[in-house]
Amino acid sequence: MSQTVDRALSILPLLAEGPANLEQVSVRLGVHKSTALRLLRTLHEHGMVYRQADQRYRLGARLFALAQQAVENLDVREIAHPHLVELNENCGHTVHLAVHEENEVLYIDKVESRYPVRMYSRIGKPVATTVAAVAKLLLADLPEPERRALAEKLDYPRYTPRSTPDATAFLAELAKVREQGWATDLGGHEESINCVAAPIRGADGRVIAAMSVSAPNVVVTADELLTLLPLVRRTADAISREYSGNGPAKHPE
Amino acid sequence: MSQTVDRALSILPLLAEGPANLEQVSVRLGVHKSTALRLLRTLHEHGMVYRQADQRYRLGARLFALAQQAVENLDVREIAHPHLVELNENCGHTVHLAVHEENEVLYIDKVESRYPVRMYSRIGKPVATTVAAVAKLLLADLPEPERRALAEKLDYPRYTPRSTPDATAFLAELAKVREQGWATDLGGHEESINCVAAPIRGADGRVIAAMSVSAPNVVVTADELLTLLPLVRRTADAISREYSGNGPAKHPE
DNA sequence: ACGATCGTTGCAAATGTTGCAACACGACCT
DNA sequence: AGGTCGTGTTGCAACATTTGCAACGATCGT
Repeated sequence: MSQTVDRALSILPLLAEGPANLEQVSVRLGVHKSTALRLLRTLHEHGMVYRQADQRYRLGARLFALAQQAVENLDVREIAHPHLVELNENCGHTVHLAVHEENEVLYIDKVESRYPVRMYSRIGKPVATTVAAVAKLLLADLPEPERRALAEKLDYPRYTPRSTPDATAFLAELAKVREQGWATDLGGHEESINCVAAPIRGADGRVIAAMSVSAPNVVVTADELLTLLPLVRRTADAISREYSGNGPAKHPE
Repeated sequence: MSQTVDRALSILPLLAEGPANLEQVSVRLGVHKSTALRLLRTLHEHGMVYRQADQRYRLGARLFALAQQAVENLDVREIAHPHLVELNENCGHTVHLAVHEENEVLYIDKVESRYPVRMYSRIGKPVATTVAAVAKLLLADLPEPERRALAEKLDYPRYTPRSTPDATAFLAELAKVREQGWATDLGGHEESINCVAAPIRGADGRVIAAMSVSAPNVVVTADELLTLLPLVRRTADAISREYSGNGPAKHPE
């Protein structure tokens, strides 16, 4: 849309291949040397390119600084929220978002069910680590030794007959969850409540958060809830993509 | 030099602070909404910015990819990293690696302290040039006229009573550092934080990077930290040797 | 249903960008 | 030295690109 900016930005991937001098840049851009010079000067002033001792240009450190600052300010919650709302509008059930922090798993966002019968939970409150579907996903992604150490440190309360009984069972469950890429909690915490959950991954593929849909079985049976799995996974994937800055282009052309 | 590109690039640091909508961008740029829209579109086409579900803009994936390539070109980092880790394993404190570029000194790598009390710093962020130990080493190696010119252009913020007060004091400190081949920062930036640093040299003997060990004095006193100096210098020398292709033979023949 | 807020589009004016040609500088060769 | 090649740099005039405007649309909340 903007020719000048378009040309300037085209220089960056070109330099990413390796240092280049003015002539080479102008030729590959298809513009006059003087034009390339002025574009490079502007990029230089912004620290996006750097001029090395032999006068050739390479990518500058400011690029690195920007990226670093951006990831620090990234907030999963902010990005995920609209997606959670959309999912809730589609299925009507309670939607949760959780992260792993300091050996606890915490809900950091929630969209309430639109059915009259709701499950109890509170944002900011630690979840039942050994049974919650989101906890399984978050812990399943830990490095093996850490995962094992944590599993052995945990208590395994018998909330219901279907609760995870001990560390061995928990580790087996984590392995399964890690393999299949999603998790459930079928009455492990409250007899009558089921959840399905899917992981949200950062640009490097590591699980940074997990989301779930929960419903009491007076509203839908476990089987019915499971039919929502593809939708939940699609939503989680969309959040992952957006979080890593790879979402579908939304600009009308 | 190029107004259009200049404006477009100014959008990036602005978005690095966090997502912003069209209106906010146009106001902070001081241009009309339609102008900002077109610039953002162009950035968008190049993947430098991304539009999230709520229509606000943030930095895009291409920027991260470029940043990645930019640091890969800084190959000191690759070579140094294992040494930094080893040093951290030996002493437990925060270890930094920094380079000088375009009149700024930037951290390009960091290994976190294993003590609970940590100092704050960020990779990619410019350091406090007038007080940081690594900055002293990098600037001390500049040719005399450049060094003087730079020293006189700098601001000398009084972070603490022990901060470098003015250009004269700074140049004297640089001379000392150049002479002794190592540098310290004893509470010059944060009252309670001390650093010792050593230079990494290329094959021609010029300082190409600097590394430091930092610790708050609630963990170790300045005197105790100074006992680490020989270790820091040995590590820096090892990196220098490896960088200039003189490292310890990895495949003894 | 209405007003408010924010994003989007077409257009005409003019500002900013472009390519040119000439110059500057250094390296290299005869 | 002088000359030539290869590059980077600058001033300028022509004009293409960008700009701000104003009007339109979409969405939201009361």
